[in-house]
This record gives sequence, C-alpha cells and structure tokens, in this order.
Amino acid sequence: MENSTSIATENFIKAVFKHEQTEGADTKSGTIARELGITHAAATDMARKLASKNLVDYQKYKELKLTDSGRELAVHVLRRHRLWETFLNRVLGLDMHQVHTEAEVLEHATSDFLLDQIDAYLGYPKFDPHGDPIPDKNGMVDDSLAQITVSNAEVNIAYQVCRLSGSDEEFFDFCSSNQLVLGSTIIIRKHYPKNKMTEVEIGDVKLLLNSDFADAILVEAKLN
Amino acid sequence: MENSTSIATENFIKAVFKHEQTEGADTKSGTIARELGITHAAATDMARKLASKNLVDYQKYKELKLTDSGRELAVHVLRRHRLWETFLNRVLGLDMHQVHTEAEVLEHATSDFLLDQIDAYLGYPKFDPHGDPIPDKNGMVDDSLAQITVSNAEVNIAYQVCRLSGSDEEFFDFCSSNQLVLGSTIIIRKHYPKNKMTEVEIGDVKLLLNSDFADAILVEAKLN
DNA sequence: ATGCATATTTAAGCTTACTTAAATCATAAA
DNA sequence: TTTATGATTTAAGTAAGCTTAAATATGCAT
Repeated sequence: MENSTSIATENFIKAVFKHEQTEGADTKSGTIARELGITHAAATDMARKLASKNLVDYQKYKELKLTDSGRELAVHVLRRHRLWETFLNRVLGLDMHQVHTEAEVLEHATSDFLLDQIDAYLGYPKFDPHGDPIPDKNGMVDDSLAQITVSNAEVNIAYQVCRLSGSDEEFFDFCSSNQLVLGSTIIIRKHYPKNKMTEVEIGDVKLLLNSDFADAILVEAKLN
Repeated sequence: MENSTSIATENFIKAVFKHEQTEGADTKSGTIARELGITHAAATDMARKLASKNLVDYQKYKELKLTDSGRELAVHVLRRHRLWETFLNRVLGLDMHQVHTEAEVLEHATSDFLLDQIDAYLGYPKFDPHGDPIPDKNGMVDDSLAQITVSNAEVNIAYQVCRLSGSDEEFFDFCSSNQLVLGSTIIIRKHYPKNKMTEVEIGDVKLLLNSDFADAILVEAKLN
C-alpha cells in the first residue's frame, strides 16, 4: 500500500479543497491547473491518478470532488500550514506574507511528531495569524470567531475589540484615554511594516500604534 | 541555467562531503550508494549527472571528489541541518536523535531568508547541540573547541568543564560542593532520557544531574 | 603475470510529474 | 438544430531518480 503522499499530491488536494471551500462550484481540472500553474493535461492526469487512490471523485468532464480521505488529507496539510504560520509569526516575528511563503514549503516537510511539538509549544492555538482556524489533530475546526491582533488584522474592515492583553499600566492608561475598551469598533487603516506601525481609527480618533500595542489589542470580525 | 538543487542531489553531495571529511579516502560511488541506501547503478548515474553540473569530479572507476561549488553546496546544506538541530533543541527541547531526524528533512525545505531568521534568533551559534561547528553564511567554520552541555555530551569521554551557566545560587552551591569548577575533568556515564537525568563522574564523585543542571554545565573535549 | 572475486558500469525498464500537440467533448449563440 | 469556440482529454515524449540484470573493469592473491 502506497501511503506516502507526494508534494504534488498534497498541493493538488489542497487546491481542490480550497476551491470547494471558497467558490463551491466549478472545481474542474482546468481551474486547478490554473491555480497550480501546470497545464490542463497535467491536471487531468493527476485527477485520474488521485481518483485511483481514492482521494478524489472524478469522472471525465465532470467536477472534482474530494472523497472523505481526500478531505482528511487536505485538512491535515492545512493544519501543518497554519501551525507553521503561527509558529513563525509568534516565535520568529515573520510577517503575514513571509509566514505564508515559508509555510508553503515547510508544510510538506513536517512529521506528525514535530507538528505535535509545535502545537504544544504554542499552547494548541485555534487560529493562525490570519485569523483562519487551525484544525486540531482530529481535523476538527473551531467555528467561533477568530481573535487576531491589530497588527495582523485586515485593512478597512470593521472589527470589534475583544481583548486587551497588555501587561503594563501605561498600556491600559493609553487604552482608556483613547476609547479603546472591550466592544469598541476599530478599523485598521494602514500597516507600515517597515516601521512596525499600524494606523487605526476608533470613532473619530485616529491612532498610530507601535507594534507592542498593535500586538496587545485583539479584535474579532464584527457581526453585522 | 538549472540552479535548483533537488533533495536527491543535496543528499548525494552531503554524503560525499561527509565521507571526504571522515574517511578521507575510498569515496567511490559504491560507498555513497551504501550510505544512501540506493543501488550502485543509481549512484553511478547520479555521479555522472552531478559531474555534468560541475558539482563533483568524476571519472569511471575513480574516486569521487567534490568541486568547489559542490563543497559550497554541501556546506550550505550542513549549515541548514545544524541550525535546525540547534533551533529544535533550544526552542522545542527535542533530544539529539529527534533533532537529527527532523533536520534531515527540514534542511531541504528552508529558504535562505528563513535560515537567516533562525540564525539571528539563536544569536549566530557556532556549534550545534552535538558540538559540531555550524558554518556561517560564507561557509566559514569555527575550528576552536565546541562547548556543549552535559546533557548533550557523549558518554564515556573525558571532558573539561568550561562554563557554569546557572542562574541561581543553589546551582553554584551545588557545584562548589561537588568539585564542579572550571577546568574539572568530567565523564558522562549515562543519559536517562525518559527521566531527563544524566549520570556523571568527577574524580571519585558520582552525580545524578537533572536536566536543568545538565543543561547549565558546559564542557569541551579535553586536549590530550 | 594470471585468474578470480568484487566493485563498478551499462542497458533496459519503471514511476512520478510534468510538457506539447492533436483530438474530442460541451455548451452557449445563432 | 447546428456550429464554433473554448475547455478537457488523449497521446506521445521528457527528465529525474530510481530498479534489476548483464557486462565489464579492478586489483588482490597466488
């Protein structure tokens, strides 16, 4: 029994999974081909091979669908990806883009053992720095709202302040002087990665936060 | 110009380098084949291919020798390996064997950028947990003696205590009560990895050290 | 110096993951 | 309903990295 999944296989399955999640339809070999930067022919080939390994359901000219074991694999790869992202962000301080690029490679070179160590070291995080949920060992996903730091939040989206995790008095002083309380609506206007500053708006107050503060303010998406 | 080096290539070059360093002679394709667990035929094939890429000097039936760019590649891979070992040991607390297994895979999945980040995070270490020197960015190696922790030291070799890096008073109390001073000769008798204990001998004193203490005592090989 | 055991290489073939080019299918427009 | 346009598949071929089996070279013992 060939149980080893190659990098090409993992990336293909991941692409199908991502497409199923976001678009929900039209997951044809051509779409995946474009996503992976390979020819249609190669994608068709791969689809047939993976169908024979029971990772996807595939019939000529029809849409691709992951089987249960295909989805299991996809979630497993996603877990590796997002744990690496979290680790590289929290430990080495890499930014969102760097974190993604590196995780894209590391996700295929990580044993279950190492992954467990990383998971434990981070305290079994439920969300990665993008705010995307990290599947647990059994592939289960927390469907509650993600809490992410202001430094990692997206620009021009209304968030709600849900945690102030600073340690010193100055930080809390600063917060209460600037309408920064639990429940406040906050909009991130611009990240200045070079200078590690983030520009935000709370009501009519505009603030330029340094990275210590931007890391200490946790927000979640606002329910509308 | 194909400048991408595959995993197979990196491992082959690494094996040649290792053999050149340790045995110094008889680096024939068969030796490398045995090392890598592939057939002689495959090794011969690879030798010819890498010769055409100017990574090894190779003539039929003769010994393999790395070219300058081959050696450069080998040292670069070694650097990735040893930095990962150091990182996994220091940050995640993996033991010698685990560290090696994981680094064997990660070394092929690490960008120069990420490697620099790891290097900086660790404070540009000169030696890995085995005591092996870590080549710097330019491939330069520190040829002074390695300082390793007692917890990582080899069994039944005479070392010399060269640093006591404990932080609390109890530790230094303990040291001075047990002939543990700079310059003392120490022999590691046994590691108990399950219990994180190390049994050592200093003169006629036998000690069972816990991991905190075994990590705080640095030793180097004794010049005879 | 000769022969033989061992090491090394060649030859042929396999799998994975692609490519290009040609053939075929699907479907929306006329 | 027919058609043409674009998507998809098939066919043939390539490169890497292996395998087994056969051929050949090496070098040591005699």
